[in-house]
Amino acid sequence: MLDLAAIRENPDAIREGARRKRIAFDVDRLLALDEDRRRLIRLQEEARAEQKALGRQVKDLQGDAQQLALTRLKVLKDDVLRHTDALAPVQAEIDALLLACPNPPDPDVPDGDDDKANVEVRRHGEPPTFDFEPLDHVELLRRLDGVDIERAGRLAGSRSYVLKGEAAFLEQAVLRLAMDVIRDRGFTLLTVPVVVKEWALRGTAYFPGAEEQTYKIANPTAEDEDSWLVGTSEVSVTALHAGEILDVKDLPLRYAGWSPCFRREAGTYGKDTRGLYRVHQFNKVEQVVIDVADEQKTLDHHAAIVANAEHMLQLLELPYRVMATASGDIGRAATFKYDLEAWMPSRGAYGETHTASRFRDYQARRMDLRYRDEDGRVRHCYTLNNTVIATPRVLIALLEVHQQKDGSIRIPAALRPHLGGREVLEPKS
RNA sequence: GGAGAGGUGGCCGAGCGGUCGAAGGCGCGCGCUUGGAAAGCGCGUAUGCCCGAAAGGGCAUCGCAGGUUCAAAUCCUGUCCUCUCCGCCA
Repeated sequence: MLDLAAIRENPDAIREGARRKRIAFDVDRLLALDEDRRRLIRLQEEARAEQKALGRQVKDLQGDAQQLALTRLKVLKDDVLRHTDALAPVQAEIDALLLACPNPPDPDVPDGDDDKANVEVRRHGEPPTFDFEPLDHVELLRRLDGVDIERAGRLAGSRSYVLKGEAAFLEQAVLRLAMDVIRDRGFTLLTVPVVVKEWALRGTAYFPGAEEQTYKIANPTAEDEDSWLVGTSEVSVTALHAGEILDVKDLPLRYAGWSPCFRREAGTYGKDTRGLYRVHQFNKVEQVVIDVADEQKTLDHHAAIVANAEHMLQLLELPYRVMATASGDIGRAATFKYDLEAWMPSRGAYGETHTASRFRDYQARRMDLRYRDEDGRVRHCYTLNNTVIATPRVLIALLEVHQQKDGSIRIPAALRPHLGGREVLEPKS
């Protein structure tokens, strides 16, 4: 969400931002509603001010004078009511528009319609060449006796999986390594709720928009808010301090959330159906930074969380590239987004494993996340986030890149301490 | 799941339906005092919105949402949350 007063002062920036993001947004409608809103507020407040002032006198008045006052007060009551009623739909539409209003992309966001316009920023490592016919991760896992997709499908439907034996330990090792790495980088690990109230999803700007991608937990008794399963712990972690006014001395907050993540993947039928690339439930360690509203600091944080993610991929000895997401692909909320993509031999391509976004105060405004600066001024925080590691998707790259001719998997050195020192996972068949 | 108690400012804690954004205390900030500190004294100390160049003025907010009333922190209803006891349980 953006500051309505700022939109009022510079509507062209919003128009241009929406245009670049290929998101239709009617700024003029919003401005017209804003005029209406302020007019009605003025009328309502004037009536209420008179009502309060006269009301205070009424008990000291006698007889006709009191009757006269009471008559006037009834009129004022109706006036207030009338203006309040008139204001409600105006405010409601403003609120809806503000939630939909796209955050203008930063100038360095590459212009383009979709992910085909994403721009490679840098590349690390070389995709491996094999002197044998490489297998894909599903086949590799089968040989390790490390996966059961058939029974998982029967149990939980498509896009489900069971990791088994050493493969399950491998997943845990990767997650544990990520937690260790991110702790070393000064982040505080949080295990957070994955069942959250709707406002947290609205606050992080997933809603409105991502409802169809999100599992809903209907509440059969209460009328107000259903709960939802988060698609990332970013939601829980970023919303943790919602509604608070933080002390600038406590900033920046560097959190790493670990959680399972749940995504319905509606509308992706037939896409990435094989293997562990696109699944309904996965595990992720996510880094979130909450800091003051300072452009340079947020750029520095962004560089740092990208570096953290790159460090992870390097520890896993995976070739990857960093992509700057095009304006039409970046989404409504972020002002800038990098995708990190690891090489996945079976795809013959890089596949997305990390997304590093910065939002300025877009999320913070939505969830009323603020801080008091050195001068005592209250301002909205700037937020950012990035993956540290997400499994099982990264296992695709890990297994396929490090496979050996006999179907065994070489374990990168950084993982070995979390796998009892093992250097290789041997196939069972 | 059953029974009960409670939700007021950064914290504790008052609050006859009107003059209550809210006593008092603590904490915090500034000043006085002091060789320095403590104590003491004085002043200040919520957020949002509207009008205004500003100074300043106004409106709202006492978990949340409704209702009664000219007027609600105060009365009524619902709801959420917290706590205590019983039961059940990973």
